[in-house]
Amino acid sequence: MEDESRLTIAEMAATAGITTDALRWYEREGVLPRVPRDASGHRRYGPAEQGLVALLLALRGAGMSVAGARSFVELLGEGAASHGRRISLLEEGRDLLREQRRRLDAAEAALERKIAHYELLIAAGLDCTGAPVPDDQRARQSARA
Amino acid sequence: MEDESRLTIAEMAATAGITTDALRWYEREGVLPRVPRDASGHRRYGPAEQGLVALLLALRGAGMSVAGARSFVELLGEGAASHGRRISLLEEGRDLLREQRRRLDAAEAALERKIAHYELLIAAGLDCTGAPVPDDQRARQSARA
DNA sequence: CTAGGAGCTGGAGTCCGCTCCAGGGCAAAC
DNA sequence: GTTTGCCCTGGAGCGGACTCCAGCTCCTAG
Repeated sequence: MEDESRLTIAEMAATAGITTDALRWYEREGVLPRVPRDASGHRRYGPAEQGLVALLLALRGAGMSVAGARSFVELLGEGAASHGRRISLLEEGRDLLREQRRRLDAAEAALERKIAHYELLIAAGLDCTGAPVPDDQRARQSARA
Repeated sequence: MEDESRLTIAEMAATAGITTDALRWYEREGVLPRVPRDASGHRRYGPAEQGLVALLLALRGAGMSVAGARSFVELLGEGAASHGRRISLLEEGRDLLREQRRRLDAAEAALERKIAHYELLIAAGLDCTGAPVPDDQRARQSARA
């Protein structure tokens, strides 16, 4: 009765898009709680663990540090009494993401401006200083190779 | 005639919100091009350098690696002939940012779901397994300390 | 004229987040 | 029964991005 939903570490790693070493490391560091083992001591990732791994990767992918992510997981292991604190922490995390998004927007805006700037220069046949580019360089200027 | 717009390294660092060491390091690593110096060999950050520092920090803040940022700055030093390539690279950077934003959105959605989940459990007075929480623990459950 | 403060250079040190073994167990396949 | 393959643990190693420091120069104030 090989339960399909209880993945081996290799399957979990493939699903999550990380290495088995990273999964073991997360566990050693207390970022993931101790993962259940099968009869011969091998890790088995059930639905709960899979959800945790997914949440962890979402947080990491959004720029949260491993230490930050660990705080979440610690709280998640504390039972019903901590639901209130959990929400606080989750909201904190969400605010962090929003902050991150603001920086992303700023960076994107800066890039858009640069792009527009260069497109304008090319269209006008000018270099960065405003001087005209000699005709024989116009082709090279817009080359995208 | 102390030109206000040509900042010392300490002023530049304060403005950018990083350390002087980081600024020198960026330069050593070729992430910023050689910054102009005053008569006694001290760095002076003019408007162009300030813009570069700002762009660099925007890119870094949005998750681009230092190596990635360096490519930009290298191109920016190449003159009019590279405008086309510059645009390609900038667009690549922008795509990277958009990718980053997708991950951010995913993480935020995951968090929102968790928050909603816990709020629901608290409202219903249930623990994670769906079992009711004893009345004498209800207060603790929603405590946010 | 000397004491203090800001900068300079080059190199060593640090922290984070994995990544890579070495040495060994267990189970099915040949 | 041994080879193959997946997994285990614990520890060393590594790349990225700074950070810290020693030893020096230069200017300015007292």
